[in-house]
Amino acid sequence: MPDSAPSLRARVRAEMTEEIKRVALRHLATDGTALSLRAVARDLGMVSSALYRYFANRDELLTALIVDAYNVLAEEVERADAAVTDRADVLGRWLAVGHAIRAWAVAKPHEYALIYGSPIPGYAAPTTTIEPATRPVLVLGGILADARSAGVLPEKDVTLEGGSPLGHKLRAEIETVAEVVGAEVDAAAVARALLAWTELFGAVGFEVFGRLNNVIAQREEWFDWQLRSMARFIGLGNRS
Amino acid sequence: MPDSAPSLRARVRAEMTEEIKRVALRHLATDGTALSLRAVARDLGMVSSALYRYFANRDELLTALIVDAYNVLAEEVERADAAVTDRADVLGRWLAVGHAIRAWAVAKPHEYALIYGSPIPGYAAPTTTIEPATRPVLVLGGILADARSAGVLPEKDVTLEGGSPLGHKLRAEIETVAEVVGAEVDAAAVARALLAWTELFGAVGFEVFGRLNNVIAQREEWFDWQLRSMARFIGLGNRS
DNA sequence: TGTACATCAGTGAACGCGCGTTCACTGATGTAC
DNA sequence: TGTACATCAGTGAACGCGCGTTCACTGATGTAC
Repeated sequence: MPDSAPSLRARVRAEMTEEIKRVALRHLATDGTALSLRAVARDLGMVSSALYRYFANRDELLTALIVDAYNVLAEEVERADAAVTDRADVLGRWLAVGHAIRAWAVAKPHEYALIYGSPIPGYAAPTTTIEPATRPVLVLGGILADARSAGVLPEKDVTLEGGSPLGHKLRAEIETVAEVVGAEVDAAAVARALLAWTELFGAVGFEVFGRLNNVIAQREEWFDWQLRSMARFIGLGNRS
Repeated sequence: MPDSAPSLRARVRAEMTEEIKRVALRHLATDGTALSLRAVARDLGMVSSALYRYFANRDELLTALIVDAYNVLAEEVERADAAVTDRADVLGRWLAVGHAIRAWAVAKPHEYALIYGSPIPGYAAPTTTIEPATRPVLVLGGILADARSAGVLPEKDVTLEGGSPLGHKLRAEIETVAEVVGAEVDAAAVARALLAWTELFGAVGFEVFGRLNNVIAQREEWFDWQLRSMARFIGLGNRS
């Protein structure tokens, strides 16, 4: 029997693990992060102790959900970026990425809250969550780098530097971000991109957490307007 | 006995109500929104049923905490704005307001999470929370209005309108916001201010919810840079 | 191909704990005359 | 100023429920020879 054919047991185990996470995700919607193992087990028609064959404890299940959520989001984002065939169309890529993030968050508000909402009381995310959490930002880094090599970004930052320069410690931190993200771009450009990224998640958070209720109903359009404004701010303008 | 001297009973009741909220707030830090009435009562040296003399149920206590949090934040914001003696210094006022919000959020992260974080599962905020929640935005409206009358804001919005116009439905919604907020300013200017506001809370959320951990340590400076960038975006530039 | 042993998914009972809310009660404070 | 009655804060027991985790177990699947 070749390695590529896992045993029945292994296959069933993998399926069961997925099934547990699926059900747990459903419970997230009603219970929030006060997720109950017993309730999940009940829904699965199992006894609660059976779950311990799959996850050492409640926190480990939560971690699995968090890692999955980050990875699903990352895949959506990467797919949206990759779908823009004209790679030099950095504005189009930024818009595609932004709308993909929003669409995912609106469709799965509880998963959004799980990873971008209030910290879970009594839960400390293990370091395994860092890598998947970084993936979406890497996509932004790629867009920035391509914008720079396409000559879209302003070469030297005159506008903003003039207004508010970055202190040298802060500048160093932002340069580190640039390195991690793989964008060979000056600190000011990265700072602007980080601000745009912050705004993007600010906008998504406002919508998903209900702060737009009874204020703005044209949500996709409002989001799009914000994305375009931030694109201009970053320097990803249309090369008309 | 004049009306201005409430009975002993009334005074004690008011103090006790405050005391309960204070203790509940402390519990918010450890338990999050899974706040336990029994635990609060225990801390107060009372029996849990005694709390029902003060709050009809758990949700009502939560509502009281939420309303208080909004009001405290609103007072900080209003005070920060009022402290800028040169009322025409709209940039200074924007910076003061922004830093006040951040300082409050960083000092009381759990209160911040309570009102700007993930929705509480199974809890629906009553309409009484709307008014206090609006107060901080009103301050921004005042700054905008003063900026317009001081001639700081660009009169007609050429820059952004050119890039991305607002659809008429969205424009109408934003004009409604302008009315509520009391700023007689064109829709595009209000849209920019709303975006800046969104960014402000995006930035505060990123910091309070830990997304800046291991990325940026110079937090106040980074926040200040973002505030200044957004001020320029709104049109609250220095009238150097 | 068949047997002996090891692995491991799921069971069911139990431990020790916590929760929100109701209810009849006691005793102190407040009020009307 | 004193008495009679009403208000109401806090008690303690109870209801009915839920939770995470451990543990000895059964029985099916997998593995080595």
